[in-house]
Amino acid sequence: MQLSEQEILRRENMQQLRELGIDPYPPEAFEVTAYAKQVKEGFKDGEGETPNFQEVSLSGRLMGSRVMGKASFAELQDTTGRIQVYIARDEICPGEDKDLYNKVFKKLLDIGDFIGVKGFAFRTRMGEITIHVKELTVLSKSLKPLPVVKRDEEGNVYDAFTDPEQRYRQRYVDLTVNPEVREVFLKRSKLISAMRRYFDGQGWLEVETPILQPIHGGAAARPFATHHNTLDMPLYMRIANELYLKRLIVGGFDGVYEIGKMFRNEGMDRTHNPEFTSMEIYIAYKDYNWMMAMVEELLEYIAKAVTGGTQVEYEGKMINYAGPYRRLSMYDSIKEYTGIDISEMDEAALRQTCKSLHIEVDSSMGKGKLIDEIFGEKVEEHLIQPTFITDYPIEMTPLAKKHRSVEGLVERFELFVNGKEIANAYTELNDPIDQRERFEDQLKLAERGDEEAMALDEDFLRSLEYGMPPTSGLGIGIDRLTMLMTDKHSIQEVLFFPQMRPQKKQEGEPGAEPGAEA
RNA sequence: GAGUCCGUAGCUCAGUUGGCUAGAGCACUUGACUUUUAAUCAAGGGGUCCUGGGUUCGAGCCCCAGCGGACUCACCA
Repeated sequence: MQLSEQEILRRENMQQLRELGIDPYPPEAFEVTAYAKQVKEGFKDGEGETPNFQEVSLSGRLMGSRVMGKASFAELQDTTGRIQVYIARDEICPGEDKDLYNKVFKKLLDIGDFIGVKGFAFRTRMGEITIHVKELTVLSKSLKPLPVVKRDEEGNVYDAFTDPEQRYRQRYVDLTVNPEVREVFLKRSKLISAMRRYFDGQGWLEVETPILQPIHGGAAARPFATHHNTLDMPLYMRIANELYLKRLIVGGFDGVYEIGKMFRNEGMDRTHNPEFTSMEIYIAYKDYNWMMAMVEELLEYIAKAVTGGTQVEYEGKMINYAGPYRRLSMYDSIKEYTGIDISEMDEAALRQTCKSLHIEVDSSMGKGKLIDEIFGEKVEEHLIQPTFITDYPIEMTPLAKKHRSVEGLVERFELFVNGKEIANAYTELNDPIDQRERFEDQLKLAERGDEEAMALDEDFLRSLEYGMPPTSGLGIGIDRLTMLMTDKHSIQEVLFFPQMRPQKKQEGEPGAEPGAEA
């Protein structure tokens, strides 16, 4: 592998450290007693106050230094942020031997190296809270130069590390030099933990169900197929976990939820990654009306936990997550945005309506799909504030219970925010006879050419025959919800490691894969 | 999958109608400097111009193909 000039220099610096008796990768733990943010926010040196943080120990990456002869300022970046450190030659080298300053600090340390410092906090003439270093320890040498992103006092960024490909492929670099990226993932983590906390507080049980499934049920999507050698059978990466969670309701749990990865072998773009995180929850003895109220409470709780408030800006629009949200039936929403009442139309009339609205259709589309097309084309984009769309045509929803009062509809809602679906819920179908018929209708759609039609799962039907209590279920796309809560407009920005094409191997560099050097 | 744009130093980017040895800032090296902060000052090193063909006296630039990426559109969450 061809090393750059700077990589060679860093290796030489590492060697010289060894020659000075300094292990560039010491095994000992380094005791940390304070963090950058903590010191910067908590330091007191006002009138009549005794300064605190007078004996602290911090560690982190060296992210820049300003050497002025016998004294220097450097930037130390730990997990909480950056703090300035002051290093004076005669402080860290009290004796005759000035090597630690003149050689180690000035020559052999590089940007990106992990160091530990012990000293005391003070305020410089310029007013910056700084650690006055008494002891300096090398903790880990960095052999590859990091991009150096500079910021001036107005917050302007120079030489930003912004290339999306490099940022996603080398997320560790992105996280090191772009502090705002780290914030997004902290929020993602807060979002998931808030959700979990909310569910656990209700007494619902977090469960795990199979990722490798013999039948890819519960949703309409193309799966990843794999093969189990010992059983010599095909297995599919799950596209949904719905049918397994319902089996657990059959088995007697009143509330179960799972937060986990789903896998769909479909296109990739700024809202789709082949694997994505979804939360599904099923609560016995509830219906979709109850579930809407729960979602309102949940999202308000999450918004507060993640952003501190219920108003969250997205793409310049202020989204209000405080409930209650507007509730609108699918037919009413279409009437509102097109002026057309489709509630009494048959398939031919719907097809004609699509034509008049300039919506492309094909012969494989049934009644439900046609309605979905109209909705997707004419309504979705208008649903900016959180809005529940309720009561979907039965054809497109084979796992939901028939509507209690309107023929041809099911008890389903989707929650739309900023024109995008972020939650989907039903009053679950628990009538095993009806469920079998619905699966059979799906098979007919499949024969007609609908590639997304759902497969029939005999074991699931068997479980329903034993009896499932009335139940409401809900699914939420965690990645998309994270996008909304962090004002990020592509899914890659909320996934640490979004799926990428394989990296082109460099010539003479068979170990281009990460980790191959180790 | 379709369209548009892009690929030059470790990073961010210039590079004219094709014309001398391919440039800048940061980073790096050497030197000066004991409260600086995008530190400053002086000097210096660093390039497979994505890859492979082609046109040409001559290609970073033009043509063809490929690889990789970004954006927009279509489908799934």
